[in-house]
Amino acid sequence: MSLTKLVSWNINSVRIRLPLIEQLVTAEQPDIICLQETKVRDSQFPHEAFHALGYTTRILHGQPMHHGVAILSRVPLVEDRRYDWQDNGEARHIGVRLPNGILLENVYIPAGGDIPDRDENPKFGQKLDFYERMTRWSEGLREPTIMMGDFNIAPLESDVWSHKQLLKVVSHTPVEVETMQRLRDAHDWQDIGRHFVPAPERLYTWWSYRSKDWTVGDRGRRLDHVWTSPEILPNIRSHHVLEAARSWDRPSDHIPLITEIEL
DNA sequence: ATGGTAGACTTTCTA
Repeated sequence: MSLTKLVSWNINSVRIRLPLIEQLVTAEQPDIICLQETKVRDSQFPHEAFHALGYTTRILHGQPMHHGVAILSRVPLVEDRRYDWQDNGEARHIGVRLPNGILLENVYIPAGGDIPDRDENPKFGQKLDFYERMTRWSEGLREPTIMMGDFNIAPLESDVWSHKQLLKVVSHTPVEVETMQRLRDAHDWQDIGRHFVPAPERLYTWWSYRSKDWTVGDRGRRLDHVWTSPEILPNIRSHHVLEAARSWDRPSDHIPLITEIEL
Protein backbone atom coordinates (compact mmCIF):
# COMPACT_ATOMS: atom_id res chain seq x y z
CA MET A 1 0.00 0.00 0.00
CA SER A 2 1.24 3.47 -0.83
CA LEU A 3 -0.30 6.88 -0.43
CA THR A 4 -1.25 8.25 -3.85
CA LYS A 5 -2.30 11.84 -4.51
CA LEU A 6 -4.90 12.39 -7.25
CA VAL A 7 -5.94 15.69 -8.78
CA SER A 8 -9.05 16.46 -10.85
CA TRP A 9 -9.09 19.82 -12.61
CA ASN A 10 -11.16 21.33 -15.42
CA ILE A 11 -8.28 23.31 -16.88
CA ASN A 12 -10.07 25.18 -19.72
CA SER A 13 -7.21 24.83 -22.25
CA VAL A 14 -4.19 22.84 -21.11
CA ARG A 15 -1.81 24.87 -23.28
CA ILE A 16 -2.80 28.28 -21.88
CA ARG A 17 -2.74 26.91 -18.34
CA LEU A 18 0.69 25.22 -18.32
CA PRO A 19 2.17 27.74 -15.83
CA LEU A 20 -0.72 27.03 -13.45
CA ILE A 21 -0.19 23.31 -13.73
CA GLU A 22 3.49 23.81 -12.88
CA GLN A 23 2.41 25.89 -9.89
CA LEU A 24 0.07 23.13 -8.73
CA VAL A 25 2.70 20.43 -9.20
CA THR A 26 5.28 22.44 -7.25
CA ALA A 27 2.86 22.90 -4.36
CA GLU A 28 1.16 19.49 -4.28
CA GLN A 29 3.32 16.97 -6.18
CA PRO A 30 0.33 14.88 -7.27
CA ASP A 31 1.00 11.36 -8.56
CA ILE A 32 -1.89 11.41 -11.04
CA ILE A 33 -3.65 14.39 -12.67
CA CYS A 34 -7.03 14.08 -14.39
CA LEU A 35 -7.69 17.08 -16.64
CA GLN A 36 -10.92 18.04 -18.35
CA GLU A 37 -11.52 20.58 -21.11
CA THR A 38 -7.99 20.32 -22.45
CA LYS A 39 -9.08 21.91 -25.75
CA VAL A 40 -6.29 20.34 -27.75
CA ARG A 41 -6.04 17.56 -30.31
CA ASP A 42 -3.78 14.70 -29.22
CA SER A 43 -1.12 15.53 -31.84
CA GLN A 44 -0.67 18.99 -30.29
CA PHE A 45 -0.70 17.98 -26.61
CA PRO A 46 2.18 19.59 -24.65
CA HIS A 47 3.92 16.31 -23.85
CA GLU A 48 7.33 17.87 -23.14
CA ALA A 49 6.05 20.12 -20.34
CA PHE A 50 4.42 17.21 -18.53
CA HIS A 51 7.37 14.90 -19.11
CA ALA A 52 9.66 17.52 -17.56
CA LEU A 53 7.39 17.57 -14.50
CA GLY A 54 7.77 13.81 -14.12
CA TYR A 55 4.52 12.69 -15.75
CA THR A 56 5.96 9.95 -17.90
CA THR A 57 2.59 8.28 -18.50
CA ARG A 58 0.14 10.38 -20.50
CA ILE A 59 -3.20 8.96 -21.59
CA LEU A 60 -5.10 11.31 -23.89
CA HIS A 61 -8.53 11.62 -25.40
CA GLY A 62 -8.65 14.97 -27.15
CA GLN A 63 -10.33 16.53 -30.15
CA PRO A 64 -9.89 19.82 -32.02
CA MET A 65 -11.07 23.01 -30.29
CA HIS A 66 -13.52 21.81 -27.65
CA HIS A 67 -13.76 19.35 -24.75
CA GLY A 68 -10.97 16.79 -24.32
CA VAL A 69 -9.67 14.87 -21.29
CA ALA A 70 -6.23 13.62 -20.24
CA ILE A 71 -4.66 11.58 -17.44
CA LEU A 72 -1.05 12.41 -16.55
CA SER A 73 0.75 10.06 -14.19
CA ARG A 74 4.05 9.43 -12.43
CA VAL A 75 3.04 5.81 -11.91
CA PRO A 76 2.43 3.41 -14.79
CA LEU A 77 -1.14 3.19 -16.01
CA VAL A 78 -2.82 1.18 -18.71
CA GLU A 79 -5.55 2.73 -20.84
CA ASP A 80 -8.72 0.80 -20.27
CA ARG A 81 -11.36 2.35 -22.52
CA ARG A 82 -13.04 5.48 -23.84
CA TYR A 83 -16.77 5.79 -23.46
CA ASP A 84 -18.92 7.98 -25.71
CA TRP A 85 -21.78 8.48 -23.29
CA GLN A 86 -23.08 11.33 -25.44
CA ASP A 87 -23.14 9.12 -28.54
CA ASN A 88 -21.86 11.93 -30.77
CA GLY A 89 -18.09 11.44 -30.86
CA GLU A 90 -17.16 14.18 -28.38
CA ALA A 91 -14.04 13.51 -26.28
CA ARG A 92 -15.41 13.45 -22.74
CA HIS A 93 -14.06 10.30 -21.07
CA ILE A 94 -10.90 8.33 -20.61
CA GLY A 95 -10.57 5.33 -18.30
CA VAL A 96 -7.38 3.72 -17.02
CA ARG A 97 -6.37 0.85 -14.76
CA LEU A 98 -4.05 1.63 -11.84
CA PRO A 99 -1.11 -0.68 -11.01
CA ASN A 100 -3.16 -2.47 -8.31
CA GLY A 101 -6.07 -3.06 -10.71
CA ILE A 102 -8.43 -0.31 -9.51
CA LEU A 103 -10.18 1.58 -12.32
CA LEU A 104 -9.88 5.38 -12.63
CA GLU A 105 -12.47 7.14 -14.79
CA ASN A 106 -11.92 10.76 -15.87
CA VAL A 107 -15.15 12.30 -17.13
CA TYR A 108 -16.29 15.65 -18.53
CA ILE A 109 -20.08 15.66 -18.53
CA PRO A 110 -21.72 18.19 -20.91
CA ALA A 111 -22.74 21.53 -19.44
CA GLY A 112 -26.13 21.31 -21.12
CA GLY A 113 -26.66 24.79 -22.57
CA ASP A 114 -28.64 27.62 -21.01
CA ILE A 115 -32.30 26.58 -21.21
CA PRO A 116 -33.34 23.69 -18.92
CA ASP A 117 -35.77 22.19 -21.41
CA ARG A 118 -35.18 19.19 -23.66
CA ASP A 119 -37.43 20.47 -26.47
CA GLU A 120 -36.18 24.06 -26.60
CA ASN A 121 -32.55 23.13 -26.03
CA PRO A 122 -31.19 19.82 -27.39
CA LYS A 123 -27.99 20.20 -25.35
CA PHE A 124 -30.00 19.85 -22.15
CA GLY A 125 -31.45 16.56 -23.36
CA GLN A 126 -27.99 15.37 -24.39
CA LYS A 127 -26.74 16.08 -20.87
CA LEU A 128 -29.55 14.09 -19.27
CA ASP A 129 -29.03 11.26 -21.79
CA PHE A 130 -25.30 11.25 -21.01
CA TYR A 131 -26.16 10.74 -17.34
CA GLU A 132 -28.62 7.96 -18.18
CA ARG A 133 -25.99 6.10 -20.22
CA MET A 134 -23.54 6.46 -17.33
CA THR A 135 -26.25 5.06 -15.05
CA ARG A 136 -26.68 1.99 -17.27
CA TRP A 137 -22.88 1.50 -17.23
CA SER A 138 -22.77 1.91 -13.44
CA GLU A 139 -25.46 -0.72 -12.97
CA GLY A 140 -23.20 -3.30 -14.59
CA LEU A 141 -19.99 -2.14 -12.90
CA ARG A 142 -18.55 -4.85 -10.65
CA GLU A 143 -15.00 -3.57 -10.11
CA PRO A 144 -13.69 -1.05 -7.53
CA THR A 145 -13.63 2.29 -9.32
CA ILE A 146 -12.66 5.91 -8.72
CA MET A 147 -14.52 8.41 -10.91
CA MET A 148 -13.66 12.09 -10.99
CA GLY A 149 -14.19 15.12 -13.15
CA ASP A 150 -16.52 17.93 -14.14
CA PHE A 151 -20.03 16.56 -13.62
CA ASN A 152 -21.66 19.95 -14.34
CA ILE A 153 -24.34 19.46 -11.67
CA ALA A 154 -24.32 20.93 -8.15
CA PRO A 155 -26.83 18.70 -6.33
CA LEU A 156 -27.12 20.08 -2.79
CA GLU A 157 -28.39 23.43 -1.52
CA SER A 158 -24.97 24.04 0.03
CA ASP A 159 -23.32 23.26 -3.33
CA VAL A 160 -24.53 26.61 -4.73
CA TRP A 161 -24.44 30.22 -3.59
CA SER A 162 -28.23 30.52 -3.75
CA HIS A 163 -30.45 27.46 -3.97
CA LYS A 164 -33.54 29.56 -4.66
CA GLN A 165 -31.99 31.68 -7.40
CA LEU A 166 -30.48 28.68 -9.18
CA LEU A 167 -33.49 26.34 -9.21
CA LYS A 168 -34.15 27.20 -12.86
CA VAL A 169 -30.49 27.56 -13.83
CA VAL A 170 -28.88 24.64 -15.66
CA SER A 171 -26.60 22.78 -13.17
CA HIS A 172 -29.01 22.95 -10.21
CA THR A 173 -32.49 22.19 -11.62
CA PRO A 174 -34.54 19.47 -9.89
CA VAL A 175 -34.55 17.25 -13.01
CA GLU A 176 -30.75 17.35 -13.13
CA VAL A 177 -30.40 16.65 -9.41
CA GLU A 178 -32.77 13.67 -9.74
CA THR A 179 -30.87 12.39 -12.76
CA MET A 180 -27.57 12.64 -10.89
CA GLN A 181 -29.07 10.81 -7.91
CA ARG A 182 -30.09 7.89 -10.14
CA LEU A 183 -26.47 7.63 -11.27
CA ARG A 184 -25.29 7.63 -7.65
CA ASP A 185 -27.77 4.92 -6.68
CA ALA A 186 -26.77 2.70 -9.63
CA HIS A 187 -23.41 1.84 -8.00
CA ASP A 188 -23.86 3.27 -4.50
CA TRP A 189 -21.24 5.84 -5.54
CA GLN A 190 -19.64 7.58 -2.54
CA ASP A 191 -19.43 11.39 -2.71
CA ILE A 192 -15.89 12.01 -1.45
CA GLY A 193 -16.31 15.80 -1.41
CA ARG A 194 -19.21 15.62 1.01
CA HIS A 195 -17.58 12.82 3.01
CA PHE A 196 -14.83 15.25 3.99
CA VAL A 197 -16.86 18.48 3.94
CA PRO A 198 -20.35 17.47 5.09
CA ALA A 199 -23.37 19.55 4.12
CA PRO A 200 -24.50 22.16 4.94
CA GLU A 201 -20.97 23.56 4.91
CA ARG A 202 -20.34 25.60 1.76
CA LEU A 203 -18.27 23.72 -0.87
CA TYR A 204 -17.72 25.12 -4.37
CA THR A 205 -15.36 24.21 -7.24
CA TRP A 206 -16.35 26.75 -9.92
CA TRP A 207 -16.95 30.49 -10.17
CA SER A 208 -18.06 32.08 -13.45
CA TYR A 209 -15.71 34.17 -15.56
CA ARG A 210 -18.61 36.57 -16.14
CA SER A 211 -17.76 38.70 -13.17
CA LYS A 212 -14.91 41.12 -12.72
CA ASP A 213 -14.17 39.80 -9.25
CA TRP A 214 -15.08 36.16 -8.54
CA THR A 215 -15.00 36.78 -4.78
CA VAL A 216 -17.82 39.36 -4.89
CA GLY A 217 -20.87 37.59 -3.53
CA ASP A 218 -18.97 34.27 -3.62
CA ARG A 219 -21.30 33.06 -6.37
CA GLY A 220 -19.80 29.58 -6.64
CA ARG A 221 -21.13 26.13 -7.46
CA ARG A 222 -19.83 22.59 -6.81
CA LEU A 223 -19.72 21.24 -10.36
CA ASP A 224 -16.67 18.98 -9.95
CA HIS A 225 -16.79 15.73 -8.02
CA VAL A 226 -14.84 12.68 -6.88
CA TRP A 227 -16.91 9.53 -6.46
CA THR A 228 -15.73 6.04 -5.52
CA SER A 229 -17.10 2.54 -5.16
CA PRO A 230 -18.15 1.89 -1.53
CA GLU A 231 -15.32 -0.58 -0.88
CA ILE A 232 -12.73 2.12 -1.70
CA LEU A 233 -14.03 4.65 0.81
CA PRO A 234 -11.92 3.30 3.73
CA ASN A 235 -8.79 3.90 1.63
CA ILE A 236 -9.43 7.62 1.14
CA ARG A 237 -7.11 9.57 3.46
CA SER A 238 -7.92 13.18 2.59
CA HIS A 239 -9.80 15.38 0.18
CA HIS A 240 -9.87 19.12 -0.32
CA VAL A 241 -10.33 21.78 -2.99
CA LEU A 242 -7.68 24.41 -3.78
CA GLU A 243 -9.75 27.57 -3.77
CA ALA A 244 -6.68 29.81 -3.98
CA ALA A 245 -6.14 28.60 -7.56
CA ARG A 246 -9.15 30.66 -8.69
CA SER A 247 -7.05 33.78 -7.98
CA TRP A 248 -3.92 32.62 -9.81
CA ASP A 249 -2.85 34.52 -12.93
CA ARG A 250 -5.12 33.75 -15.90
CA PRO A 251 -7.06 31.11 -13.94
CA SER A 252 -9.39 28.36 -15.01
CA ASP A 253 -12.95 28.99 -13.86
CA HIS A 254 -12.70 25.64 -12.03
CA ILE A 255 -10.33 24.81 -9.15
CA PRO A 256 -8.37 21.60 -8.52
CA LEU A 257 -9.78 18.80 -6.34
CA ILE A 258 -7.08 16.96 -4.41
CA THR A 259 -7.62 13.46 -3.02
CA GLU A 260 -5.19 11.20 -1.18
CA ILE A 261 -5.80 7.45 -1.29
CA GLU A 262 -3.98 4.35 -0.07
CA LEU A 263 -3.51 2.13 -3.09
C1' DA B 1 -32.11 43.93 -15.76
C1' DT B 2 -31.57 39.27 -18.84
C1' DG B 3 -25.93 41.24 -18.62
C1' DG B 4 -21.04 39.60 -18.04
C1' DT B 5 -15.72 36.64 -19.68
C1' DA B 6 -12.63 33.18 -21.70
C1' DG B 7 -10.60 30.18 -25.29
C1' DA B 8 -10.35 28.18 -29.82
C1' DC B 9 -8.38 25.99 -36.74
C1' DT B 10 -13.00 33.27 -34.46
C1' DT B 11 -16.66 36.32 -37.39
C1' DT B 12 -19.35 31.60 -33.89
C1' DC B 13 -19.44 27.91 -30.80
C1' DT B 14 -18.89 26.08 -26.19
C1' DA B 15 -18.73 26.90 -21.60
